[in-house]
Amino acid sequence: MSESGALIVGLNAVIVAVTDDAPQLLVVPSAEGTPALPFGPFDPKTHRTFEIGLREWVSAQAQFQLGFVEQLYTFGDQGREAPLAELSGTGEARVISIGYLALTPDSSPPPEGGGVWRDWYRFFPWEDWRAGEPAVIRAVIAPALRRWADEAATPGKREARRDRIRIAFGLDGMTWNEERVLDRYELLYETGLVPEASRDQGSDRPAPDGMGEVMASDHRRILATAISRLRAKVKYRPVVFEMMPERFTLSHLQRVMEAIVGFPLHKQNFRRALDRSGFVDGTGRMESATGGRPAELFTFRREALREGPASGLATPRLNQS
Amino acid sequence: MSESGALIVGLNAVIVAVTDDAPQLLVVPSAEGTPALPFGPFDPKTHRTFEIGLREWVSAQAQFQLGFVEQLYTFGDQGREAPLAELSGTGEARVISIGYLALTPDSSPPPEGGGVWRDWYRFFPWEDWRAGEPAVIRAVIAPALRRWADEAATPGKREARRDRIRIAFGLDGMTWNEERVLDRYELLYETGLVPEASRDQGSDRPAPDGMGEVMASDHRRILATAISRLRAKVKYRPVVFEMMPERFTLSHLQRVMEAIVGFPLHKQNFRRALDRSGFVDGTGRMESATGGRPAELFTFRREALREGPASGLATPRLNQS
DNA sequence: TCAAAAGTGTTATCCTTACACCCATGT
DNA sequence: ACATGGGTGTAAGGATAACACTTTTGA
Repeated sequence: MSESGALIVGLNAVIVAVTDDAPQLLVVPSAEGTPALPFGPFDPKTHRTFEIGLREWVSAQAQFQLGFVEQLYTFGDQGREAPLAELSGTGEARVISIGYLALTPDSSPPPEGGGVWRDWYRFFPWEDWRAGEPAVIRAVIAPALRRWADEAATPGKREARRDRIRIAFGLDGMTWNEERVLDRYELLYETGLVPEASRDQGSDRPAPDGMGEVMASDHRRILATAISRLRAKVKYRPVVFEMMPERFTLSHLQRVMEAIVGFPLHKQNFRRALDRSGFVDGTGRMESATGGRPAELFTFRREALREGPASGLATPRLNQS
Repeated sequence: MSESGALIVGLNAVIVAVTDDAPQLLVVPSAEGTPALPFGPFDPKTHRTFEIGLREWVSAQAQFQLGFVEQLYTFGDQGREAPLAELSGTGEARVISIGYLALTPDSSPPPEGGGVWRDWYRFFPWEDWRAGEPAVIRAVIAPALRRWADEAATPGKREARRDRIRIAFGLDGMTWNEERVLDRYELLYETGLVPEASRDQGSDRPAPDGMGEVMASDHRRILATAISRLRAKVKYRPVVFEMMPERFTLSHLQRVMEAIVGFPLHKQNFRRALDRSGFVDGTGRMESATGGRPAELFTFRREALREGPASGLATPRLNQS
C-alpha cells in the first residue's frame, strides 16, 4: 500500500435559505473572482467528525449556526479544478472535497467577509420553471444539444445521445423531471455548453450566453448535486420547515416549496395534502396582509414525525397551459 | 491551512448479489478473523476517479467485473476502528473510507482469496421479516431498549428515547419501516446491544446473543447504510434488474425483491404494478418448473427507462395475519 | 367597487388494496 | 387426484387532479 501523502480533504458547504421568492445560496468570492461555495479544510487533528469541522468553520466565517446538515457526496476526480491545492502550497496535492448540504431559516446578510446570499437560479436559469418553460431551453440549449446528437459517429450513438437529451430535459413528449439537475448539468458540461467545460480543458470553443453564472472549480456541479438532493428530499422528509420561520402562512410555505422544486403548485391540492399530512397547526393568529385578505399563521408540528411514516410534502403540479 | 498529511483514503465496497432466497454480500476475512467488507486504498497517483480505483482492485481481487456502482457515504469519525492505519505503517494516520454500493447478477463463488458470499441477514437478523416478525425483536431488542429508555435522567429524555425506539422499530402502533436500517443499527450501537459497542469503547457490558454476526471496524454500519439505500432505491429506480440474470420468471423477480426489502409481497398486485411499469417483456419461452406449472421467462426492457419518468418497482405489502 | 390574495366544495379518474378463483405440470 | 406454484378478474376505498366558487381585506 503506497503511502501517497498528497491528499487534502476539504469540506464544501451548500448553505441554503429561502426568501419569499428565491432560494438563496451562500457564496464567497474565489481567487479568480467567480463566486465559490464556502470551503474549509478538514483537519483530522482537531475535528472529531466531518460535521463538527463543518459547523465550526461555518460559524466562524459566516457567524451563524447551521441547523439541518447532511452529507451530499465526495468529489475526487482528477481534472477538477483545484485552486485549493495552490492555496495549501503543495502544488502536487490531490484535493478531495466532501460536499455538505445545510439548511437554515435565517437569510439575513452575513457580516463583512462572511459571504453573500445569491439566488441559486442565477447559476441554473434553466431550472426555474415557475413562470413556465425558461426561454434558454428552446432558444439555446435544445438546438445546441440536437446538433451535438447529430454529430455522433454511428446511428446507434446518435440515438443514445438523443435519448439522454430527451430524458434530461423532458423534450419530445417526455415530461420535465425537476430532480435531474445533475444529469442536465453534466450533459451541458460534456457538450461544452457551460463555460466551465472550456475553462477546465483549455479549449477554445466558447459557451453560448444565458447559461448561468460560472462558479469556481467544480462548485456548480456540487450545487447541482445539492439541488437534486433537496428537490427529492422535500417530498419524502419534512425538511422544508428547516427553512421556515417559527410562524408562516400557507401561501408562504407554498412559495418556498415552489422556489425549491422550481415549478408552480396547485394551491388547493397542496393545502389538502398538507393537512392530511398533519405537519402544520393553525395558531389562531392572523398575518396583517400584504394586499389581500389576511392569512392565518401556522406552525410546524414536530410531533407529526412520530405519527405517520415520516414523509414529506406533496407537490401537486399546477397545469401550465 | 495546516498540511496534516496523515490522511488515508480507503474505498469500501458493499457488493451485493441475490441468490434465490438470500441477498448475498461479498466478505473477506479481516486480521481479527471477523468478516470484513472488501477494502482497497485509494491511490491518487494512479486512480483518476474513485470509481475507477474501486473497479480496478475489485476485479483484481475477486476476479469479476462490477456492473452498477454507486457512492454511498464517506465515513471519517474518529473512534471508528481503523485496522488499516496499522497496515499502512503509520500508526497515527486517520483513515477515511468512502463506501460504495455495487450490484451484480453473478453470485458464483469467487476464486480462492477473493472472498466469500454471505447472506446479509446473518449480520442483521432483525431485518428479515419475510417469515413474520423476527423473534429477537420481541425477545431481546424491545425489552432491552425499553430498559434503556427508563434509565434516562429526566422525563423529557425518557419520552425522547421512547419515541426514537417506536419510530426505529415500529413498536407501539407504529408500522415497521424497512428503510430505517441505519437508524436501528445506530440505536443498537448506542445502547450497547451490539458487540461492536463494547469492543470500540473497551467497555465490559457484553451484548446479548442473537444480535447478528460482528464485522470488522465499522463495516456493519457501512452495510446498514447500504441496505437502507438499496431498499429505498429499488422503489424508485429499476436497480433490481442489475441483480437478475438475462431471463427470469416473475416469481424469481418477486423473491429477489422480497429478499431486498425484507418482507413478503402481494403476488397479484406486484405483478399488476410490474406490467403497468412496462419494465418486463415476456419471451414466449417457459422455465421447466421446479414443482408446479411451468413459468414464463421474462427479460428486462431497458427502453422502458426512456418512456416513463424512470421509477422503480412497487412493493405491495402482503397482509401478515 | 375593484383588485388581490385567502380559503372552501365537489366531481371524475386512477391507483392501491383485498378479495376469490382458474390453469398447467410432476408425482 | 392432488399438491404446487403460475397466472387472471373484479370490486371497494382512497388519493389525485381538475374544475369553479366564496370571503376578506386594502386602495
